[in-house]
Amino acid sequence: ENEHSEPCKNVLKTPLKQAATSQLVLTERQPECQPLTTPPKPKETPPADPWTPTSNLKMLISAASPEIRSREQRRQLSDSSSEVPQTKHCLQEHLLGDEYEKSQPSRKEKSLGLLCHKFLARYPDYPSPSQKSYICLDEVTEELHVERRRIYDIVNVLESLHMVSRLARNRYVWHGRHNLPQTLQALKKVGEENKYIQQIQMIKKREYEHEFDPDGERNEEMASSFGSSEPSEMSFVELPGVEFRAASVNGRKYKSLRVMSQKFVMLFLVSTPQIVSLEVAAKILIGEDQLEDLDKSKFKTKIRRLYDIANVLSSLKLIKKVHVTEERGRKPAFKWTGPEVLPNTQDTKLEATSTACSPPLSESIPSKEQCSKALFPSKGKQNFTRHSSLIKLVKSIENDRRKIQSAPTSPVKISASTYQSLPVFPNTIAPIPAITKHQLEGQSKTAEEMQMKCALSSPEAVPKPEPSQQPALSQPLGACPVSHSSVSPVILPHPQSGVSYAIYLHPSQAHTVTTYSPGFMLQPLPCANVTRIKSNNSKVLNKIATEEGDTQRGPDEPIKSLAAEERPEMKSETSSQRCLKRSQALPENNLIKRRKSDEESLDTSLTFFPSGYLIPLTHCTHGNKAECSSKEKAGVCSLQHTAYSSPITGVIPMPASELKTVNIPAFHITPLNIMLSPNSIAAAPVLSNSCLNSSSTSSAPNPSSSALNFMLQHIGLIPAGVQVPANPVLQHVPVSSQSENISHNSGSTSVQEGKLSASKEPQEPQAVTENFFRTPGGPNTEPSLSANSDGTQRTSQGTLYIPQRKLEVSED
DNA sequence: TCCTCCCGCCAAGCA
DNA sequence: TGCTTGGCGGGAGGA
Repeated sequence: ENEHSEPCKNVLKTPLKQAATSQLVLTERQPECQPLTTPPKPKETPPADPWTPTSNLKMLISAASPEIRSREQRRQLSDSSSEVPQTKHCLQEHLLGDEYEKSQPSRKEKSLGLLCHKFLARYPDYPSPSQKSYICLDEVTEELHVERRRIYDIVNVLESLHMVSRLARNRYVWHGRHNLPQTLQALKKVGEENKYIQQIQMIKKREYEHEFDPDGERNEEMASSFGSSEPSEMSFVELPGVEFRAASVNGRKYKSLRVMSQKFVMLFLVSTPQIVSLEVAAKILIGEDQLEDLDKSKFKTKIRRLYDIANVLSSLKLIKKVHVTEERGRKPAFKWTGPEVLPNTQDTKLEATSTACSPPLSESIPSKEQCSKALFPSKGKQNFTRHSSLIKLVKSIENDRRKIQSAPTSPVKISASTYQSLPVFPNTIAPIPAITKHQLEGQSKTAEEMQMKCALSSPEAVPKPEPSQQPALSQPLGACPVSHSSVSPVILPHPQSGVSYAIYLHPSQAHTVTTYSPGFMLQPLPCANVTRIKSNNSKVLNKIATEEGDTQRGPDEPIKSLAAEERPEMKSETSSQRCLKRSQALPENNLIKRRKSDEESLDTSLTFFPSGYLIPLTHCTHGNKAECSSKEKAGVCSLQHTAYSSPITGVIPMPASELKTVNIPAFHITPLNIMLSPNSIAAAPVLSNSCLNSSSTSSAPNPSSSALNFMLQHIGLIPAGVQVPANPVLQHVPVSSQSENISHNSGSTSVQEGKLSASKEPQEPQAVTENFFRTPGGPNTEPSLSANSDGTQRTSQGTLYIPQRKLEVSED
């Protein structure tokens, strides 16, 4: 290492101040690093060879996309900045003593956060799945002029989010944010299982009872409380297909930065509001690690590591620094500003695995068995241990899947427009769910593609043969009072035909009570047993907190995030453009929101109602190699694919009166909802959205418009991605920061944004567009939320910002 | 003075 | 055995 770092050291001490070129530095890019290609050698491959097919394509794309153009411009800047090292060297030779000292970059300029920005700037947020971007640590360290050690810090955190994965020594694959939604969802799930909420609350409570002192008594308390959740050793939450190779070979990695990073993120995801103080985080992490060693030094070390992680997460705009002011003073904390995460949809459950106790998933697509292994590792203490009931669910799901697969029905396609239009006309026309063989088959052109799909388990990661259709899934939803929010699909096995149906029930015809538990597999359940598990409140609040995020970095921040700059410029778009784009876009966070909204809709002892439609659920294809695990296929894959389908096919209109005759038992919604078409999941938010639009708990949908759109799309008079908006004006609501109290025991808590977040910027459309895809495959490949700049309420993609009790947030 | 977190030692473990 | 990885904590810069 010393030998290795020595050259870096020299570079670091070069006289040329990075400060003077901070902007350049920020925009520095791997010269050869064309987002979608594996960079050969920097100097061998000019950044943009106009005569290669790729560059031609890029030119075209660039011409069509301002965002791409700006990226190219930045790249050019970076090219020029690549000469800096040489210059530095020369200067170094001519500077001595103080001069040299002064010329050195300041501490800030060498921060991990800045470095991370530079690192992230090298790669696209959403690389094309077909072309992997590889990361060579040697190149990175050389080009960024940093010690390798620092890169490890960044990579580890990125790996924890599955934004990169280790290929081999010194080599990583860049996934970008494709996996982020799934990862976050999985993390949230695990976080919930680990009962972090309780731990946080307990710690906070204790803080108010007495000052923290790491003595035995306290440890005992901690131990007892933590023990209840069996925190045990660290484990790494993995997504199938995104292997964590390092984990299998290095035990110490289980208490590594990446695991810490995951747990840190979990804390945000389960918290309400999504603000976590370093102190609490450290305590929890230590508590999990070694309760007996809850000493000052360990605490300090943990804090250090958390700062490291936080810097990276901040660069990713997943969190931002704030200060929580309580009775005992101001404490550093971080607020989640990443995408909202809907908890516990089935696919996530199945995707989340822990390599800590199971071998890394093999190269091939994870099978059901693999998932089961991952989910139910033999290892005793395991964070991701699940109840045996889940095993049953797996089997149940498998059975269900078989049923579906045997269904003769032709594929059903649901277009983006389906979701798009739905939010506008909620209660009248239910979204059409579909798990279609056609979709799966049609899109699994190659084994690799399929592998990608299954492996990544990411909507965004879906092979994009039809990138333009990708987006539609996002149908967020918002903090809509659950009471009226949902149209929930119910799976009706149809023995005679062999086809299962999903029914979207209309709230007005409620006759079934359901229970929520993560996931959406529907199982008959006696009403008497129905219980409600979660509170919506927190979810709503979480959403609000999240919405604010993502683009919080202040405009004056020295390091204007490249990512932010690269965001598609939606601000000037017309409503119709937004509308269209929305229909084509699938922002990761929206997916999450959608899921969340779905959950929310289910989260309230909600009721299913006949909606007038029976939707046949068609096959979920098994593709030999391309075959996903049952869960993934049904849950994940279908989720990915259905977004591309046409909304009409396979829908069997049925009068509500007929539906009433259907024997629909109460449904218990259980985790691992393989059976449920992801499309159907998208349905819930739709209604929610409508509610949002109406800005009232009693939504006033526009049935006629809804029907009109439905018909128009159905008969092809309007494109799938377009609709005749009943309420085309997307409004924007300035998010009023976090609402709600920090904790039950901290009535006077306030939050101040810290320096990491620089300044708090007004709610910009950018905040909404941040997650756009930027794949050059076309505009449609970049999911987007419509950027609303006007109103007080934003319903774009079904997302709603509902200002609630305002949490005191101020600049640091 | 305290907060942040850079820096690099050094050990684990891989190739 | 050399190299990669990364845990760890001293201590310095900055607020």
